[in-house]
Amino acid sequence: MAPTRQERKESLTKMREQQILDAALKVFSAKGFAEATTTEIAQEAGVAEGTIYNYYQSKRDLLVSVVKTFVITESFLGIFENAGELEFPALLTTVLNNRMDFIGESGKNRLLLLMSEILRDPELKMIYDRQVIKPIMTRMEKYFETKSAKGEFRPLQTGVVTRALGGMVLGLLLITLLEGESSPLQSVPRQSLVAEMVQLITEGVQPH
Amino acid sequence: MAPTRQERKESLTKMREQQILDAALKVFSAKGFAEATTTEIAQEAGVAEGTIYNYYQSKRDLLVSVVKTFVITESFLGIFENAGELEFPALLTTVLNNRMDFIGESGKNRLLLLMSEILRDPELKMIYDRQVIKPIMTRMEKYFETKSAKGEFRPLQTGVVTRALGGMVLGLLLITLLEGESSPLQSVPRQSLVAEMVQLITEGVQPH
Amino acid sequence: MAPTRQERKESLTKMREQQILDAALKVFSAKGFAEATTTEIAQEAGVAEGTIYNYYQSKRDLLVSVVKTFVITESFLGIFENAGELEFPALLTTVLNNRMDFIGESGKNRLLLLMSEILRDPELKMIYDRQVIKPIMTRMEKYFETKSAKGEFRPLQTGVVTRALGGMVLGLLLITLLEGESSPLQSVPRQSLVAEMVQLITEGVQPH
Amino acid sequence: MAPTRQERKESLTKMREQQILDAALKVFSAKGFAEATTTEIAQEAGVAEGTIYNYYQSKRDLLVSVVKTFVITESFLGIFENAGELEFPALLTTVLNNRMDFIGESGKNRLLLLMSEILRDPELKMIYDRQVIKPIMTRMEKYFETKSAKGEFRPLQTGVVTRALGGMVLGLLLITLLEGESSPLQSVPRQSLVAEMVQLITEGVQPH
DNA sequence: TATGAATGAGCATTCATTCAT
DNA sequence: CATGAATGAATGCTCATTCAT
Repeated sequence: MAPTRQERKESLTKMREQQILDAALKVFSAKGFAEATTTEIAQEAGVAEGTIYNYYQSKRDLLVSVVKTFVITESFLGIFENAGELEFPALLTTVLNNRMDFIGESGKNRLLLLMSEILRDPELKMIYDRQVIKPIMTRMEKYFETKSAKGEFRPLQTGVVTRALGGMVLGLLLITLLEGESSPLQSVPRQSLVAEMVQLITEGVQPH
Repeated sequence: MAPTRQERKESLTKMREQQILDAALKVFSAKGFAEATTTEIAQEAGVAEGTIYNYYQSKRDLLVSVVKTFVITESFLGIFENAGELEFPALLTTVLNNRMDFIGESGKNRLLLLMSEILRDPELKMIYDRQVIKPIMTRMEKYFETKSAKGEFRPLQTGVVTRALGGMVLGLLLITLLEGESSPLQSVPRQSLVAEMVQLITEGVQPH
Repeated sequence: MAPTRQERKESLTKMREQQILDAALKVFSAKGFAEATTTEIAQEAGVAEGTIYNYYQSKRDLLVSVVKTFVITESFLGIFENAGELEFPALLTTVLNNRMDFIGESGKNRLLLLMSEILRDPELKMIYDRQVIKPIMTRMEKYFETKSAKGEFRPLQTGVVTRALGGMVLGLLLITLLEGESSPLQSVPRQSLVAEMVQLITEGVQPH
Repeated sequence: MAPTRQERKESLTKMREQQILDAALKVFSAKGFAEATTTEIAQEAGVAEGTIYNYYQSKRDLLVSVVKTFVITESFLGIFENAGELEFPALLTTVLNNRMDFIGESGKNRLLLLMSEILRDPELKMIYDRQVIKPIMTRMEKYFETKSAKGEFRPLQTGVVTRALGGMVLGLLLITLLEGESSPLQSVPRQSLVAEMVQLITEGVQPH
């Protein structure tokens, strides 16, 4: 059935809301919250400045909404659903590649720049924790516990290990960004990088 | 000998400069660069707003100066100088404790909040890279190469491993901050946390 | 036909722009550029301070715009178009009266006060030269050349004479302003003043 | 007799006062009153900023003092003392040359830039009128009256003529400054310029 | 609902003036 | 008297938010 006028209108409205949100993400990421202007967001979204306020109460509200949409992609969490079927190194390789693709695709420092706003604000922190951190950590902890129980891993403090490993990915990214062009990692092929990390996590640094 | 009038004056001047720098660090950390106001920095420093401009050219210059003083503490780099005498686990334990003390003592998220400004600004990035990241990474890489060569470590891509390990510490901190009160790490004693990380880095997750 | 909504809006906008320009002229004239404040200009224009910046990029831009609108009135240049038909003394009388009316009507010292800003600033100087000085001088020179060629004037260095005569009007005004109330010219009727100047320019000071 | 300590001190003091005044004239001329800073004046004078306030009550007071020193040079007024002995054209030539030297030597626009400050301020206007304008005008009027009475000039409204001629010199200068490099007067030799003006004033523009 | 001009509070910065040494 | 650091009022300008159309 063809959409009614009512429906078409609603879908237009939804679209406009999304446009604004996308624009806000882009601008906040590039400049940070304080240095972003509503003027620029409006331009980026292709709407008038006033229109933003028909959808969002304030610039701050827009930021909160942006963070709220930062849900972990289903595809990522899905990896863990079928995790039992894969060997750990294979899984880890998949996860690391997935994360690096994610960072790559959505703009190198988008995530990290938003992070600074999040760290500064208790409300945002809570939202982000609930929507991103907790789901991932829970999934990972469960995975490690199972593996540990089966004897495929040595006994682990899963709380610590998950955060250490999650942190490793995040921190590696940060350091790379800080080093910029001069980072020696720039010349390491992705495959080689991932392989080394997998080995580090699996075996540590000690000799066989 | 008693300080001359000249000397006393100079020391007063130095003190005032330091006061302003300290105040700036505090306020920038709490609010971020853009949302920090010179009024607040002046109040925090206990001087008039105009006085700031007798010492620093601009608010931006103040930020640069703050970042410049973020040199890695000598004590930290010193650890690596005498590194040969310690077993790796003992060294690692020392390093981790040192880092956590550092974070603890200098204000929980001070470092991380400044980092967001640093990431956004090429000039600051360069300064921070040169003064903090590079020295640490160089020291660590040399250490790992030596160990590897002696056969105490398996063959490593030291560039990757150092950044992964450095990143782990940084990222762990980030995640903890994001989780806040609700983090399970809150209830893990420092000693236990460090021990687990040491083991993870040494042996990885695989069973013996 | 009645003006469309669009047109009405545009005319309102034009009006506001003009209001601001008028206010700026007034305030700049009274206080000079540096001592004029945007606050005062806004008040004078009856708009908010921010509104100024919807129309002009900066206070400086406002000054430039003010100077740009100082085009010589058409009526003045028109005098020279039909100059051939008048005897020189009659023409001169017309010109002098026109200039004195102009000064009188547009605020006594407006022109002169702006001139100080103009003299100080190369860009403004160029604008004013191109829009006011050059057109007048060109017209006058052409006029004198023609008259000279016809033998109605003695042979003249027209470049010098035009500027000397233009300068006479300007300088007379300046001196009068400096002398203020105490000037003996205050008690000379306009007609008499103009007549004397005409005779001076025509015959000089020598006896017949 | 050698100067006493007392005297030497006083002369030093006088010198310093003069230094400050000279510096102020220079800076005010170059930038205008409002845009000149006490810092710059102090630097120019080679004293500390605070020292200025030991000699002058305020920046404004400094401006007043600067204007007060703008007395007409004796040499100029002296010209008129012995005026009787010279033919008018010779005298006029002397005066014009003197004025143009004066302008040339003391910096092209020094006088004119100060004039804008003077025009804006009643107190300064009065001072300048009394010290510069009035003496010149009085002298000139007396001269013209005498000449007129003797029949060497036609009957003149001396008040008007003196101001018209004084204004001519001033205005010519102004126009030249406004035209800058592009002025045709740039290529007219001084002698020729003066000669033309003398003839204009003496005979006017009419043919013999 | 969409628009965009108007608003005015808020900020970084300047600079004349003061005053302790 | 000389100094120059400290002061803080004043200013140009920005930008989130409102609201008449």
